[in-house]
Amino acid sequence: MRTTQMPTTAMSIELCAPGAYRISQAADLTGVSAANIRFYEKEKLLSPQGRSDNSYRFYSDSDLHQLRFIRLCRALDMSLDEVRTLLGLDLTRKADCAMARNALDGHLAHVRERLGELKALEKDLKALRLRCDGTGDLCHIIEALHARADALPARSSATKSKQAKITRHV
Amino acid sequence: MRTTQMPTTAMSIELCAPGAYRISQAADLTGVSAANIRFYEKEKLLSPQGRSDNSYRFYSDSDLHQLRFIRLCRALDMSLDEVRTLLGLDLTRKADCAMARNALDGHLAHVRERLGELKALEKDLKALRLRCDGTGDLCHIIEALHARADALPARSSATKSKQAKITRHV
DNA sequence: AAAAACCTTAAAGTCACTTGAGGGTCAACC
DNA sequence: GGTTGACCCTCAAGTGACTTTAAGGTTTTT
Repeated sequence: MRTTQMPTTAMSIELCAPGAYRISQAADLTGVSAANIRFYEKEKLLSPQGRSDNSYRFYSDSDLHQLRFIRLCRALDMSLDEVRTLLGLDLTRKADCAMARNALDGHLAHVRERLGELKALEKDLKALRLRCDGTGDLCHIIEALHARADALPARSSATKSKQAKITRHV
Repeated sequence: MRTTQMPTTAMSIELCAPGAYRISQAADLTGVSAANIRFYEKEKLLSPQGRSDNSYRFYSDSDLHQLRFIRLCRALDMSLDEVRTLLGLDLTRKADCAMARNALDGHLAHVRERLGELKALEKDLKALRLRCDGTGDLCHIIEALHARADALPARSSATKSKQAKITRHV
């Protein structure tokens, strides 16, 4: 049921050449959804090798590689801007290597900061959860939540860093 | 320079009563920005005690408490929907207590899942970073990124769970 | 009288996508 | 030849939790 639609007519013979995939095949082969691939094109992160007569996009093997590269970077939680930067780097240029190291260092710092926050958060939630087993007259969770709200400092102690934004699964 | 604008005319005497704060004061006292307070109002998470003649919002002490409560829940990384639920709970009702415990359990699971992902991520990034010190001919970071992109499985092994969404600082 | 410091609303922007509407293309079956 | 169904297209809007901007009103200070 997936092998229907394999074009066989003369018009589309070029589409059967090795390294010419249409969007749903590219999606299957890279794990990036078709809609997302179109989105990346709009964002200028990759452009398909070309279009066939019927205006269907088609993708080369190196397009697939680039999609996987993007997906990996996103899995490493980089922003599309960071990915754009990385995509433009040449691994034989010293300056580009320095940029890559910088990008990674910054990114690592950002991940570690968020990791610290999440650890504190888990501890907090666990403590809160342990306060209540449902047997008492009052719910100690709700109670504690209200009590703690009143004890909150007006401002957080941490200086306002750029917003943490970590959202993607692999 | 912050105590300017304290209303003193007869018209606004009620605004000077204890427990009547205008929006920027509420913001200062709770750590929630004025724009964000308006946003919460639009989202029906709280409505100000009232408006004065000039249509300025004003807030009671219990409004401030509610704002702090919302902020705490957000700091614990709950969605506004979860907060809405929690705000409606009565700590003397058994059923409500069960809901609070459920909400917390679900939330804790979600945080732990994300924590695991982030730890793996940090390890990955660290390993990648160690591959390159900028002295070689080729950038081993960029190189490794490309090599790893090609080795990516088309689909992730984990079953698609609801999207992790952890974004806020306290 | 003018400037500064507040307040108001409504709308648009952010990020990385996803979803939906409305329609075109292509191969296979009856 | 008509229909079904799996693909493909574009463009627009929706998501969450905000922030920012535009355009203006009010109050206090200089």
